[in-house]
Amino acid sequence: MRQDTRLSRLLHVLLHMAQTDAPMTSQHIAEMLGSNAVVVRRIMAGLREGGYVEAERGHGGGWRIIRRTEEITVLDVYRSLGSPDLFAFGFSNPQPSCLVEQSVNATIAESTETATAAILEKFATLRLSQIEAEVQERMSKRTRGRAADLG
Amino acid sequence: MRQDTRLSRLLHVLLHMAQTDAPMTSQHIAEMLGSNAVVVRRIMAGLREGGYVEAERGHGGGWRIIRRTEEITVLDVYRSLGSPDLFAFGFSNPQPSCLVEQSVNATIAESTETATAAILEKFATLRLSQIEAEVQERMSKRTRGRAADLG
DNA sequence: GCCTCATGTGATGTATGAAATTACAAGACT
DNA sequence: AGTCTTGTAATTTCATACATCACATGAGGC
Repeated sequence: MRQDTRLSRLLHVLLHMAQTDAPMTSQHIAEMLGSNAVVVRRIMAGLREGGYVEAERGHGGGWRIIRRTEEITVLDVYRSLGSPDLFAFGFSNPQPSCLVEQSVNATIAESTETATAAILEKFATLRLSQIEAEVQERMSKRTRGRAADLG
Repeated sequence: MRQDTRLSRLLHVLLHMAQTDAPMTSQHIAEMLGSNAVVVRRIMAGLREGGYVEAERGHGGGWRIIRRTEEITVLDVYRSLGSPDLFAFGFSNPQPSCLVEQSVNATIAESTETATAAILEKFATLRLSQIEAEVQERMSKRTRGRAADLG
């Protein structure tokens, strides 16, 4: 099953954007992610609509974060992606006439709904600032005394 | 994101198999699932190796469940599939050198690991017999007094 | 004004993996 | 022997996340 990596990419981008005041171009972000400028623009569109980032065109333009990292949760970022499916498994048939299949679906749905609620609740408590703090921890642990690799 | 429907299919099959003593052919099962006999054999192989079902060849052959539905949990079935990924999202880069990306991955991993543990625990408590009981409920609620559609 | 740099977005191409199909070997009953 | 079944490898199909291409639009710099 191929996985959706947009949440991971978006968080990565936002944290880098929070480290600088200068706008970052889609091209620059794409190189950081090992991705493509057009893909970056597309996944940033949701964040722009959510009011978390701004884009400026022309010379010296690019993307800039316009909220403090304390004000952005992982849930906000997830919702900016359009709240994609969290689970990799689903029903073979969403509207089965077979009663057995209906019960199987109901059983699976109950499990996934419980787990979805739990993980979204977790996402709601996770702020970008907390991830930033963890980056600082990693930096002081692993590269104490020399320039850190933030690429 | 395309979803993995094998768990749903397997549970569906097993419950139908539990309703009869006669062996069910892969072809018959495939028609029930709207699938293909070869696909059925493939997903049943894990259950056979787990000791939950048996296959007999030749005339009158087919698949038969060899454990009581009280003795099979959803977790058993999930494991028979090879414990596939539960989550539809993942890391863009599993071994990043970028410290920011490492922290993002760690944050996401913590959330998914917690949720995975919770849902597997739930699967471990769910027995096929409980789904069977729910089928009975649906039958008495929806088709009281006439033959039920178990196709 | 014109050129360059940037975003915005529709259209198309590529890669991946689940599912479906094809093909054939082997076992079991009639 | 002939038919029905499972067991599997090989191949094709199909959905879709991601990449790329093409071009319009907006914002400096000259």
